[in-house]
Amino acid sequence: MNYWLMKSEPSVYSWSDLEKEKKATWDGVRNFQARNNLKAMKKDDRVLLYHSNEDKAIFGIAKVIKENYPDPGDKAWIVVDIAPEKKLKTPVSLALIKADKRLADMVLVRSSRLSVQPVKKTEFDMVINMSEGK
DNA sequence: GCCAACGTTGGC
DNA sequence: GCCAACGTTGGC
Repeated sequence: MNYWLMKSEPSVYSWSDLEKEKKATWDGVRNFQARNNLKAMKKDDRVLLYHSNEDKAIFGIAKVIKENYPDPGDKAWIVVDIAPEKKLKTPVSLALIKADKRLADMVLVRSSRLSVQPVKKTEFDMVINMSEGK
């Protein structure tokens, strides 16, 4: 299984929107590197949902329920479908992640603008631990 | 609100 | 194919 992190501005689409709707088509990705990451996602991969700008924190874990297919609105690009898996006990903020040297290599820290990014299992596990106050 | 970092566009 | 100009993202 692989792990990912996707960003969204909460005013546009938030974790609570996903919880409410039970499922989302992740569209609007218009960056080639992000597109390649979307393409590499497999069913049941886990995705950390990060709120950019206002919150700057990871709020929940989603899972991929449908692998990439053409964006119905723009066939040149692709989308995936995700569903909520688990809400984090407490959100894990960017500040907290940056404060931990072991997470210094996270793409979130190194390449903050990439909207769909891979996460290592060790990084994923650490984020979960942090959300539980460990 | 500012600005650094990065991606994209388009003239040459 | 290079690179300057421009636009966008997102942290601060």
